[in-house]
Amino acid sequence: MAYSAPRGTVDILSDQSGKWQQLEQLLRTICANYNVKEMRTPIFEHTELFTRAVGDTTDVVTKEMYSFEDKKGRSITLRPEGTAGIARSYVEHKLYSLPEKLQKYYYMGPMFRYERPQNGRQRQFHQFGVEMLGLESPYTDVEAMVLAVTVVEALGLKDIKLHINSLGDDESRDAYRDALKQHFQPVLNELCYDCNQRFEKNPLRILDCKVDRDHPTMKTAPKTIDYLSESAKAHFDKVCSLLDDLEIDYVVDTNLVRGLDYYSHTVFEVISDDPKLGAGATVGAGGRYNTLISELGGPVVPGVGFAFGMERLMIAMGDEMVEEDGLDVYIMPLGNEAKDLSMQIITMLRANGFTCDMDQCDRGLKGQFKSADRFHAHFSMIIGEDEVQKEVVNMKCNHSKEQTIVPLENIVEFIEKHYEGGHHHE
RNA sequence: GCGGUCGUGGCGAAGUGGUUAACGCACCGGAUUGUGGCUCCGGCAUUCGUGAGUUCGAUUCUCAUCGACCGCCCCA
Repeated sequence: MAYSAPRGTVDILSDQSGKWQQLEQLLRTICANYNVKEMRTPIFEHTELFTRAVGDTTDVVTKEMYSFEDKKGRSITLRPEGTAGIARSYVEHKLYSLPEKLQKYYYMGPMFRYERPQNGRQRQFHQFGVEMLGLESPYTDVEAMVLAVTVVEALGLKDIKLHINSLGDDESRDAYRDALKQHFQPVLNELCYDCNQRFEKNPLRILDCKVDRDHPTMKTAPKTIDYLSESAKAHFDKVCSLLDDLEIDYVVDTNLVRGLDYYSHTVFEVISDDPKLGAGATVGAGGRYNTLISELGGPVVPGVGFAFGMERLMIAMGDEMVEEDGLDVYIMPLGNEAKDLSMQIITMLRANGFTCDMDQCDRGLKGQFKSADRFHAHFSMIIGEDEVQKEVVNMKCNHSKEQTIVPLENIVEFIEKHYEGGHHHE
């Protein structure tokens, strides 16, 4: 009976972890570049936080959360997204009273949703997200979007599109929602089962339907931007003109709506047509949320943010960027005395900051050389009976194939001297 | 949650109701008492995702279960 990882979870093995670190490092660098600071919040929160923040009619909350009671009977949920935790923390620590009115945070880490696994969709997955809290300015919306675009560009992702839309403020949303219901009411019986459900629950999502995509009423449906209030319209226009000024490519997608309840005004998606993901795959998405903080018990503080699915980024990245550093030295002992000596030497070398390893498998030289190649070792250090006897080692440079007999006390000096040419990376 | 395809060594991949489950890659050993390539030789699945059933006999047929992938739903 062998165990396997639970459905929808994966092990990130060491041959992939380098690529993950590369992605993480890139994201951290970009955030530093934008003066966005990291925030780390718990992986589980009170269930209540998500039902309030994400919306108690959303699919994420109603059927995808990993919720359980802890030993004290509290309802706890593994976070299905990152915004709620950041918002909670912002309120809890009264970060709105910091001298900088605009607080910019990023996070990355595992999220949990009980869904049917597919390529680029797991039950435990990772998101990188950014939240900018404190201002209602369209400049902030655009800063967030530019950061998102910077990410995909830095990763070298091709066939990327930025879709944007505005849902408007609460009044705009309500007016629009009513207009949509009026529009679809007469043709409800021609729409699919899901759309009939959506009609009651979340009419906005009808616009997203793949089944009824070609229904004539889709084209004639009212558009959110036609229902924007004066100020909401001005906000959206400013967002667009700022994007134009920065020469950021985008398309206004009037059917773009988001599934989480907290969004208002600007919403956007970064969509990839990379065949590895399947055409039209969303790799990142976000938008403005002006009522979330107050709904969580804080003051009225607006915010805007987005999240990327890191697994999806990884898939779109491909494998070409992975390269790993080799060892400085691979020690190849022949016999037990040589192994004892190798243990001494390798500990000494490591203490001196060299990356190295030694063979512990008691293999012949041939096999040990193969390992040295696999580890991309700069030097092979051969230690046999002769060397032990004479208190020397045989240093073979794996690039030049040149071999040098080096006394034990001169090993560090020898390596350093050899590296003076500039091979060493530290 | 619904529909579909599929699970054979570390990986890729044949195969059949009957005795030792091809082959390729990788790995290990030898030819080469201590030098990486090539070549040759040898080794490497008490077992065909798991469990049950049919059968004299199941990796093969049936059912269940678990998992992967694809479409839908939803989402990052």
